[in-house]
Amino acid sequence: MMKFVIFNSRFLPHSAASALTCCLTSYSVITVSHFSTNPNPNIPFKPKPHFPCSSNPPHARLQHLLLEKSKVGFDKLDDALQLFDKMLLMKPLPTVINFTQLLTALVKMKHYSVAVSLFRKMRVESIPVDIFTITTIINCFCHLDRVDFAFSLLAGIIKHGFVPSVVTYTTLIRGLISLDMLQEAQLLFQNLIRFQLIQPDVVTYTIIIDGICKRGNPSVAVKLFKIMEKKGCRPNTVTYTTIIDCLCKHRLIDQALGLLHQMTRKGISPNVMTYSSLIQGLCDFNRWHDVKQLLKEMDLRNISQNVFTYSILIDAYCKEGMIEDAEDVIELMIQRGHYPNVVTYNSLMDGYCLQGEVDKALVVFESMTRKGILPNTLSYNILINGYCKKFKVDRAIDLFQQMPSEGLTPSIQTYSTILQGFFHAGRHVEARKFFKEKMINQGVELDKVTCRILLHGLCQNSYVVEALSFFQILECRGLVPDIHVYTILMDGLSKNGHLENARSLFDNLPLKGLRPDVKTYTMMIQAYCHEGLLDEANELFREMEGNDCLPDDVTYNMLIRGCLQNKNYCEAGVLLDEMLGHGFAADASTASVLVDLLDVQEQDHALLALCKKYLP
DNA sequence: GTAGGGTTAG
Repeated sequence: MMKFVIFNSRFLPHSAASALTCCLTSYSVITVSHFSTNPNPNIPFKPKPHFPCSSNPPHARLQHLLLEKSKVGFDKLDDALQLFDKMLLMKPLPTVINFTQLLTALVKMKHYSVAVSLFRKMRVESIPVDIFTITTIINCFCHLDRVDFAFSLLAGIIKHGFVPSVVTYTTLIRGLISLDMLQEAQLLFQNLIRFQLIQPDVVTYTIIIDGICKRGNPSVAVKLFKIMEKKGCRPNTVTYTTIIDCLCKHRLIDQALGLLHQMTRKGISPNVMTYSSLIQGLCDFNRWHDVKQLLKEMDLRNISQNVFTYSILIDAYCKEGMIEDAEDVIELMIQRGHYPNVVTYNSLMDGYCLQGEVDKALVVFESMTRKGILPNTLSYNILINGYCKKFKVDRAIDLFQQMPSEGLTPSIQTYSTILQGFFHAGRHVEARKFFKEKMINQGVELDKVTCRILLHGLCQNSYVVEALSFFQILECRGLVPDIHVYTILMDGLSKNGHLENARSLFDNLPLKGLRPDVKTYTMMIQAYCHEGLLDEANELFREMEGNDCLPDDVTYNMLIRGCLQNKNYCEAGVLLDEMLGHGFAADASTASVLVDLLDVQEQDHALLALCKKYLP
């Protein structure tokens, strides 16, 4: 539980105290007379000093240097630290602006905790700070996920008479949101307005809109977007891009395109990020014509595509098997001075493998290495997967063994792919050997996918006892098997004559905190039908709805075939009607069961009626 | 001349 250290409110202006306390009442409140982030609470904050003479050559040089570094950061952390020490010794002392610029440079370098410790040093040395310095440090605490320290610092400075700005509060709002405390952030936002502490600006609104978007709530985000406009706060490119990206991710691509037109009408220019989000959204729907349209529009507006834009296109084309289009994009990007990287080539290799053309993928791999672009683990995984799918597990193993010499460590996906490859090729003895020698003995950490692959492979090859004992090892190791893993195991048990074990695992699912899903139910129904236990199958089927789990077309077909094979034609008829009522159709294998039954010339009227009704 | 925000890809 995070604790917010709240201040002794009698030191605070009333409105500030109310706003902040309102925001944080749901958290443990500790009232303190000083704040924990201040290493020496008795040091008063000094007022802002007069500017020293900047015509002093060392000071002028310092100002020039810091102006640049605060924008791009230092090349090395040590350079920043050395400069800081030098600044402490300068006479007269550099300005608060110079110190803040140095801290900002550290933020640019993401050295947040270093910035905090330099700030502490400044406090110990009684170097004056201002609200800009403090906001920078509050931002650092937020990036370090220590919003509690950030609030504590805020309380301390208010106590000392500093007035936090809209930037200070906006920083805190972002900090709360990044800790997934959206509600608290919104409460703070509302209270800041209510107590008139700040007038939220476009950044404040955009941060909250982004928080709402990341919670997956585009309609609420759009609502706030409209509210900000109504309150006279004009959205800018970032605000529009945030909303457009969110709409695209939620497949509301036409609404997103509408906003693109709206922003251009209002004279707010979209940029490469805005267009990239939209292009990604359009690619997800294979709207290639619209994609080309947007690319043209970018050219017309002189917005140049970047490596990300090209990667989105290449990946989308490859996934759809449009490899020639992907190759065209690569050619175009090279023409425009952007060079394909390992991500680009991996997309292309994956595209070829999806087409079953692993040899062409290998050509890409080789040309990439010739160009001096180093393959990464994913490059190998793509090729290994390509070969496994083609039953060429030995080629996959060659690549696997080649990885360490390239300085690459196989990932759990690499292992899983090979394991599945062995099983897929019917080489289950080698699969088990690979698992034992290369994975267990080497201490490779397993994930759920590996467990599924192994259990499925073992069960399919009748190693049920081995599967069961592996399953128990998993539980002992504290790896919590999910419902998919259970379903695979229960399926294996029932198909290998251990229906009772499967049933007892199934009955104990609630004890493990697991709920059967459609696949679990369907599998059990199939198992019961196979054993001729139609009553049990039916009972389970009726139980599904009560458990908030609706049968799908597979479930229906499974049970209908069970009824047919057990000569319960009336029940089959009822279920068929019910299934059609739900908009599902009888599948090929149900139809073929009906045909088979007719072939043996069953003289059952109910069956004949069924066939007449459901067979063409 | 100092502080806060939006794809970071497979």
